[in-house]
Amino acid sequence: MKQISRFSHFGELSDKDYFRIALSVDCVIFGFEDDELKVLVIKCNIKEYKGMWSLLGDLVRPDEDLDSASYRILKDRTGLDDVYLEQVQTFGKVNRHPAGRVITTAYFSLVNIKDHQLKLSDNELHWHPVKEIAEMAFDHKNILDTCLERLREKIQDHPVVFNLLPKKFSLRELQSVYEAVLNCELDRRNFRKKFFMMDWLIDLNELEEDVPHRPGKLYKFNAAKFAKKTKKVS
Amino acid sequence: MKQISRFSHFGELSDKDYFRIALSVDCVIFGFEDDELKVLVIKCNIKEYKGMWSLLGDLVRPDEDLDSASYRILKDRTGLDDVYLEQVQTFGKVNRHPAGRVITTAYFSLVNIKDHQLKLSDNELHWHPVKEIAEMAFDHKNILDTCLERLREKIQDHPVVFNLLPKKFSLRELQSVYEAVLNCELDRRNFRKKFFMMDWLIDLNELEEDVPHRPGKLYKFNAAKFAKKTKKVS
DNA sequence: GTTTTAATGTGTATTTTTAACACATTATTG
DNA sequence: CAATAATGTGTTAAAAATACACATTAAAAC
Repeated sequence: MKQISRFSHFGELSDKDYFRIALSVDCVIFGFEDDELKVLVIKCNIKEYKGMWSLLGDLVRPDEDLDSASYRILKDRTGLDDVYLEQVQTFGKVNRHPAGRVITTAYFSLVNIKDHQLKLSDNELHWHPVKEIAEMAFDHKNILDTCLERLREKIQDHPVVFNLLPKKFSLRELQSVYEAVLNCELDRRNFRKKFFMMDWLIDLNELEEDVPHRPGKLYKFNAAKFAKKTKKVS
Repeated sequence: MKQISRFSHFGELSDKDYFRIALSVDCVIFGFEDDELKVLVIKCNIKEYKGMWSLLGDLVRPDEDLDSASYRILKDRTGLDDVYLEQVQTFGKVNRHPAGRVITTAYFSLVNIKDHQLKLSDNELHWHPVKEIAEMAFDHKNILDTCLERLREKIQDHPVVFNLLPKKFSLRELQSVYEAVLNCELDRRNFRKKFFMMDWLIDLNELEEDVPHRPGKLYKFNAAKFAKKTKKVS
């Protein structure tokens, strides 16, 4: 690797000093189950936070893009490809990690829990209700809160919650997701009206099955309406 | 610094490899002058981008918070303290910097150009109209675009543009800022109505001076209405 | 099989917000 | 003192968001 001393405007520090910072990625992987918003967490095995929940993360490799690192973590941990992933913010307090200077970039992701099988016992991986998480290892609770806030803003204008649902879903399920994420109750009639107006849904002319009540109609996400915009942001 | 090998889940890389990434901060410093939105740029002196404009940035020191690094850059470059600063995004493509693996976190800042004197000749620092910037060194045009987009969203709901103006300003000046940032024309009556409704302004009962037309009333930002929320995000 | 239950499915009226639009007023300039 | 070029103001129309009640359907209970 080339030297980059041209960076150091002040001269007190050598390049070696600047390369004593490590960069990691942490993924807030949201899922939806039992009418609750959940997040994938793992038992922390660092002594300072032993036994506490932490987010899924890893160091960024020198030869991989930042975005790629988050995809890698997601793929390795959930086996899922092609999931929704969005960068949220970078957390860089000096003492945020007991093992040294580690700056982390947070991503949030939306997956359908049913789409994959976790090796739960192996890794102490666990889908935890977001509402019930009071504290986490490191600054991960802060990261989680920030990502949840971003998610709440995001779903107001952008068709992303479909990633939390199976391909076919009822309007009730869709509304449940919104209520779980926003942590509030919504009016069913206005909710339905809004979604039909937005033209985000395609009526499948099928009905729910195995529900203990009148089955609702099934819909799928109108993906064709949203050409995949590939951001070249990072 | 302690070892952090516990991070490496995969074992192919040693800690030394992970510490071959450097982290920098780049500031998109916006200003407002001559009815135009401007950005503070500096002539690039790296051979690959010689002579092109670049943003103001520097490597993050091992012992400084990420946010502090951006404040430091701003202070060093503009002499300004206590300015508006917001983290936007981190850019981490492997080859974004010719000198090596440098990941950068972008901040945008809003300053009142008149509040400080730049040593323009010294540093080849320059306030450049945002609209006229077609290309920049590195991925800085991309960073600028991303920050401008964020700024546009931000000003819709949050009282931040006051940072671009002097303490006392007329409604016309305020509207000009919005028009410059959003790159569109706004209806004067609706604009005024909206601002009076929002209760963001305090009427100073003073008039503009030295304007070649009927002077407008002067206002100041209703700072008391917005308790300083100190985010603990990074 | 009839009743009960618990959900789905639908329309209208009200309020709020946003957008469109025109003329009188005032200080400066010539 | 007239012309100019800006400031300052109110109403109307359209659109969006909100509040709200009853009929329908399939399963479950009896």
